[in-house]
Amino acid sequence: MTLTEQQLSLIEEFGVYQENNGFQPAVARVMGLLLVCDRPELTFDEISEALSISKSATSNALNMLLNTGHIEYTTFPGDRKRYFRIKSSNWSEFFVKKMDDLSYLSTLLKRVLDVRKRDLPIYDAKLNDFISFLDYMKDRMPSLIEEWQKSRK
Amino acid sequence: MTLTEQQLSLIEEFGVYQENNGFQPAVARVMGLLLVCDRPELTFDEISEALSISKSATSNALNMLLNTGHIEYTTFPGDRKRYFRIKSSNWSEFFVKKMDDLSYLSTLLKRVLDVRKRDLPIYDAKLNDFISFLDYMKDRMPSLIEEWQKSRK
DNA sequence: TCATTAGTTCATAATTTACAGAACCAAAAT
DNA sequence: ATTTTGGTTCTGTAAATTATGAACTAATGA
Repeated sequence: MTLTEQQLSLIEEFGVYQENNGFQPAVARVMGLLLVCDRPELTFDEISEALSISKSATSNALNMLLNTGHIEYTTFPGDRKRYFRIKSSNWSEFFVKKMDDLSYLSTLLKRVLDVRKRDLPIYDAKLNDFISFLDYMKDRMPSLIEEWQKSRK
Repeated sequence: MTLTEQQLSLIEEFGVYQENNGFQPAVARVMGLLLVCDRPELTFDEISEALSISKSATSNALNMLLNTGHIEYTTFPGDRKRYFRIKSSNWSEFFVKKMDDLSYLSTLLKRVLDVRKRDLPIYDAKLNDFISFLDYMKDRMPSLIEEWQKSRK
């Protein structure tokens, strides 16, 4: 498990990106490693070593990622080790989650409009616009995905 | 500046939402307050009082939000106070930023493909799919926004 | 049966964050 | 001239986060 300079710095960059998405540093690095390394699957010890993190940090990170469905593992007969890899189906889930987030925001903002009482309707106009936009995006998303699939064939 | 129970709990809920978007708790609450309160603009002291946060926390939060372009203020002749409000243009910027994020992710993942060398091309297929999808979304976004605008008229 | 492997769990240390409180400052009011 | 207003900046710290290392465990192997 040797990594080039490029790979190491890409792991860091991806790590920081995922920290901004709310992952713990070590967890984000493990994702980065599994994404960037040449081999599609790595063992517990390889991960721990490659990132120079303790066994407990490795254990914590892997279980975190297993629980949230970001990684999975396979085993091989006569080999007690688990081989961890990024769950590739998760890419589409990533996008679905972003859309769910927008959907939640939309309902939140609708409740804001219900609760606050501004004296002039003009104060609500922009917010109404944005809500309408969010809802439009949400509605159009399935057909967009469909279009993309067609465009690939 | 009195707030109903509903308003207070909605400020909290919006606050938690924005904490998940990487804002500090107090900063997120200030956004929530300016969004949810009946009056479209509030002063420094009103914000500090309504949220029961110190002057320093208020100052920090307001400057944070001013710098990131999330709020703005007006003043009135003969009144030294500043009146802070949510920058309404920022709703569209919010969405643009989400798209920029996807765009950054796409380039990051392309670099991953450049850097890692997996022995079988099948290992790159899913990632290529996702990149293609992200790029498709980015490309379609302007026309989607246009369509939405037409649909409103 | 004893040692090794592949991890997990726990206590705790190190770092980071987020805020309060007090001192401070410049402009305006008295 | 000095007091008040509308903040800002600095220092300390409580709390939360994140990681470590050591002790532990359950399964396998010798």
